[in-house]
Amino acid sequence: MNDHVSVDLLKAAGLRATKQRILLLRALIAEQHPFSVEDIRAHTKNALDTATIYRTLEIFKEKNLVRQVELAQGRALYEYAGNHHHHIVCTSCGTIRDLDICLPKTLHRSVREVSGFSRVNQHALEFFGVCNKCV
Amino acid sequence: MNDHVSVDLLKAAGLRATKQRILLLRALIAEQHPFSVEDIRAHTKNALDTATIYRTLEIFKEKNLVRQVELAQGRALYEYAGNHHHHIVCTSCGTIRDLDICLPKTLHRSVREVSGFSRVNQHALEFFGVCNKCV
DNA sequence: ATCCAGATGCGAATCAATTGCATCTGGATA
DNA sequence: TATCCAGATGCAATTGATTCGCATCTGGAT
Repeated sequence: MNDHVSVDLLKAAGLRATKQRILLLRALIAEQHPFSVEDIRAHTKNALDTATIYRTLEIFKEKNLVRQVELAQGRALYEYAGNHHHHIVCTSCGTIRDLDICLPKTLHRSVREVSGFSRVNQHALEFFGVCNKCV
Repeated sequence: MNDHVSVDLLKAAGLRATKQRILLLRALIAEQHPFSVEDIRAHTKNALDTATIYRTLEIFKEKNLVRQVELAQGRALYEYAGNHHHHIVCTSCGTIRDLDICLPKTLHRSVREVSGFSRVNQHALEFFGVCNKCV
C-alpha cells in the first residue's frame, strides 16, 4: 500500500518499478540510516538477491536516490538520499549518528579555485570520535 | 642511507625498525600521495609480502604514521600522515589531487555540541568533481 | 654471543562485490 | 486485453581485496 511513495520515486527517476526495487527503496526510506547490503537483506527477510541489491543500489546512486557512505568498516554503507547531511562515528562501538551540519559554501567554492577542477560536484564528510556511552 | 629518517620515525613511535618497515615507510614518505597496497608492492619491487604490508599499515595507523583514505574505489588507499590535508577526486579519470584546505575550527567544535559525543578526534573530507583534463 | 617476543613469508581462507547466463516480467504497443 | 522484448532478476561461479594460521626468522635487549 505504502508502495506508492516508492513507485512514484522510481517512475520520477525513469526506472521500472519492479517488486524488488520497490522493496529495496522502501527499506532504505524506512531505515533512514547508513545500511550495509547484509543489513538490507535482513531487513527485507532475504527477499532480495545480493547481486540484485548491488546492481540496484548502483542504479539508485546514479539517480541520486541513495548515497554511498564510506566509513572504513570493510564494506560500503548506503542510505536514502533525503536531505543532505553527514555522520559522526564512534570509533569504540561503531555507533553512527546523523549530523545536520554541512560545509560553508565558501569552502566549496574555494575548492574549485584551489584544485583547478572544472566542476566540484560532491563531497564526503565524516567525523570520528567517542560517543558519550563509551566514556 | 636515507633510512635514518624512517628509522628515527619508527623508534620515536616505539616500533622495531625492521627492513620491511623502513622500506614501507620510505615508500610512503616518497610517494606523498594516497597509495594502494598493490601500488606499494610495485613501488618496492615486490620486496614486501602483502600480508606484511597490511599488518604494518595497521600498526602505522595506530601510531599516526599513516592515514587511511576511503575513496570508494573498491580498495583502501594509504598515505604518509605528514601535514593534515584533504583530496579531490576526478570521477571521470580517477586523478587525486591534494588540497590545502581544511574545516574551520568552529565547525569542528559545533560537531561535538550537536552530536553529544564526548570527543571528536578526526574527520574525513573528500571532494569529487571533474578535472580540467576531463572537460 | 645468546635469546626470545615480536615480525615475516607463505599459503590457505574469508568476505565483500561482480559477472555470466538462463529465465522472468514491467509496461509499451497493437 | 493479449503480445512482446529490453531490461531486470536469481543463481552459481568468480574475482579481488584483506585476513589468518603457522613455521621460521630477526631486532635489539641482555
